[in-house]
Amino acid sequence: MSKSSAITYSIGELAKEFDITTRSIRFYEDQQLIHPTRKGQTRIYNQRDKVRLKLILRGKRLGFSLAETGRLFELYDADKSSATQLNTIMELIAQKKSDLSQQLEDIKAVLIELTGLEANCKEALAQIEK
Amino acid sequence: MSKSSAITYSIGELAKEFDITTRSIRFYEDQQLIHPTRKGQTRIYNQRDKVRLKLILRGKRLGFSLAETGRLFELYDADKSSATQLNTIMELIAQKKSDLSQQLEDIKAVLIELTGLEANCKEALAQIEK
DNA sequence: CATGAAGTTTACGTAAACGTAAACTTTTTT
DNA sequence: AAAAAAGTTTACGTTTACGTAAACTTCATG
Repeated sequence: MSKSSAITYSIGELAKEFDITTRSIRFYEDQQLIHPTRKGQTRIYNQRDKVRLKLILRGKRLGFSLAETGRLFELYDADKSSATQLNTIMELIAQKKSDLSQQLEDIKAVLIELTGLEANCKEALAQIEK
Repeated sequence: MSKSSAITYSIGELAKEFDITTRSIRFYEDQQLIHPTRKGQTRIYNQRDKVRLKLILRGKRLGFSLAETGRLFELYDADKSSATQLNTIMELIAQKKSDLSQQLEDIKAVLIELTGLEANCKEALAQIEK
């Protein structure tokens, strides 16, 4: 059972939806992060491409380079039939998880500091307005 | 009451401690993020400079540009005597907090996905080894 | 049918964050 | 004092992630 006539998107639709330029989308393709099909010259994006775009943008917000995001995609797509392969993958996952946990801590710390600074400002403001 | 003979550091010490190059440290100075004093030609870093370096590196881990980190420093140093100034600062803080909260969510999402993928791999491995 | 909107390729430009190197001075160590 | 280690300035090079532009094709439509 295969799906027929699935939902597709044009480059312009995606650009608008994600608020990025078409140039960016083509660039991601150039970097092998997405692989739209073609209808003649025109690029046709499917659901999978759209999801990947979303992941790319989330990666960007986290400071991932496109290459890094690409490596994550590889992890998802990787051939899971070899035990040594699997172990390699799991090491990479563990490393990424560790990095992200560090980031999580960093963010929490900054949030705390900013909240402190905010309180500080509020106080100063109260003083001025008294 | 002022402190005398405070602890200072050489550029090499800091480079080693933070595992970055001296080039980077000079670059941060060039970008006005730190302001070491001089003893003749040689740069002398104090405790404050060291803390800032740490903050710069944490910012980098969070994907902050140097300019952004610089703006955060300005928030800390800002003149808190003007009410309009204070309000501007608090807006910036609120914006940053909002951005960071988004990042926090992003990270949590990726961590969950990675954990899922990890479980997925473990299962595949178990299958192979049976 | 022409015209405007959307798409395409090709290619050069740019900003950020350093790397690398040259050429020199200062400081420390032997 | 000679050599090694650490520091300095100046300047060009590099990578990443697109921006911008030119010049062209395809498609919808008034």
